[in-house]
Amino acid sequence: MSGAPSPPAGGTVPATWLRPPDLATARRVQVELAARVVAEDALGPVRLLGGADTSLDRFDPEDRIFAAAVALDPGGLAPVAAGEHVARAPMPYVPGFLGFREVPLLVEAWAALPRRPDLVLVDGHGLSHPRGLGVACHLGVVLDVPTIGVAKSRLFGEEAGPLGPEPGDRTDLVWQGRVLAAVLRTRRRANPLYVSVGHRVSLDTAVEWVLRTLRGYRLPEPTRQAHLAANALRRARGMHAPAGHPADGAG
DNA sequence: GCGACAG
DNA sequence: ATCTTGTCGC
Repeated sequence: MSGAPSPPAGGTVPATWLRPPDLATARRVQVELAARVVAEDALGPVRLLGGADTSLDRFDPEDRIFAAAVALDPGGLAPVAAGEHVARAPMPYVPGFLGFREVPLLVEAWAALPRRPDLVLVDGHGLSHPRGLGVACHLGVVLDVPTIGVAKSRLFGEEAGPLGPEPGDRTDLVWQGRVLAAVLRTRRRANPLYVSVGHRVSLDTAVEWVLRTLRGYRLPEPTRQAHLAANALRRARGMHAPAGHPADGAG
């Protein structure tokens, strides 16, 4: 007998979830979507891993964002497919509202994948966000897919204690007694990563997957490959008009 | 008022 | 986010 809206049926979600008219509305949407985040393991066997990231040129007159969603084999971690999407930035970058800038494009890149990953590592925070809706949670709820937030710097909260130097060493990122994320060392002498719950994954499972997909670099393969794909896309479809000089003999 | 502030 | 080759260190 519940009149409450049921979870989105994989595809059509309210327009405001992706394109709110203003920041005040965006903030309300974040609080609303944060209530839909599932911070426990609610995922099946991971037969295909996913990675998501975007790239951009600060001086692009068209203000475009280049998004990439990659699929990797969970075993060898080799990329097996990629989905891409390019479009004008939905809104300017505002700390705390990254989801409204990247998720609309990531959804398109995701749709362009020939196969759908069972778990996605997203470049950016998940629950370690002032309203509990970092880009990883945002994408996870919109797609209703298990996601993990993998950020390279802090946005919200504070380290609970010192961090060891060995890969695998970790400390908690906390806020008012609550654990928001794991500050995880993934490589010696490299700044730590902030691993958090995105959607339908527990924090422990999130950390497990990040450690399990490390290959000697600071970033886990899913996120690293997505980053490379997004950059390649930008350099291919970005840098147009070489602005050659009239005196040049090249056509 | 001041500092902080994912990508 | 991105600009950028070589270079110093583990």
